[in-house]
Amino acid sequence: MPIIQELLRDNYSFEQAESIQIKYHNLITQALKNNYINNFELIETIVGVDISYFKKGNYEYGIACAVIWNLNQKTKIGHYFTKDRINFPYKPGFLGFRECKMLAKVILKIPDKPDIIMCDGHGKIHPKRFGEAVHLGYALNIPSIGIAKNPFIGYSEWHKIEKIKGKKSPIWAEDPKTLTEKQPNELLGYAMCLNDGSKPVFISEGYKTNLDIALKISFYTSTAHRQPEPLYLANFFSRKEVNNHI
DNA sequence: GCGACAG
DNA sequence: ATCTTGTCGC
Repeated sequence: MPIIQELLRDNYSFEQAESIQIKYHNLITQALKNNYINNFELIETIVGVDISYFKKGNYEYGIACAVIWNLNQKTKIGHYFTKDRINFPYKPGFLGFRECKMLAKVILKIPDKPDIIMCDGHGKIHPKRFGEAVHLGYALNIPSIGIAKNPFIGYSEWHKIEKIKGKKSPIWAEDPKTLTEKQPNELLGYAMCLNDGSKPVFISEGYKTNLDIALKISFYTSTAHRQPEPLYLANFFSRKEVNNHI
């Protein structure tokens, strides 16, 4: 499947952006799930992506970093940067339209296509089930997962999680307290602690992945920080690159 | 209607 | 996200 340019433009109105989220979410719902990643053992390389921002004159710019990570060796293989002007304003629910254009650009610099994208933002935990991780994975046709540092929608007892690596709590679309046993609910993701002593992060599936895979990858790429190492490093390098640039 | 709201 | 002073803990 080719790259979907419609998902990589950043000059939509909020109304147009929302209808695109609905359109592609509907397509995901209709899609066959037999080409999803469902075997953790087959994942070799992960790319963690993040953007740091700065202002110059009246304009806002971002520097994106993509960190390539080998899952088995637990090592960084390399990293890439790209710089661009930011056009789309920040608005909760529309982060993908602000960041995916540049994130796609930096990912396409990687010589060997990574098996999975790790995003600093939500995936399915989104009003239209189309958070940045879903958005980016769909645009590039690469499986993806979302790992955010703050909650967005949904109900969970994340504040009760012990700060012990692996401890987790589900995030539901509806408040379980207001539902009876047999009423349906939707599991959006999990809040999980990835390092002893750290606050939890908010993990959800992106594109062509399931929640189980998202949790396993998050767990096994975490070593010394609150976030998985590929995201921690992408944030560290992009921040450093901004500081060097000014 | 009002406030909250990923990065 | 970014800016930014003081403060707490390892």
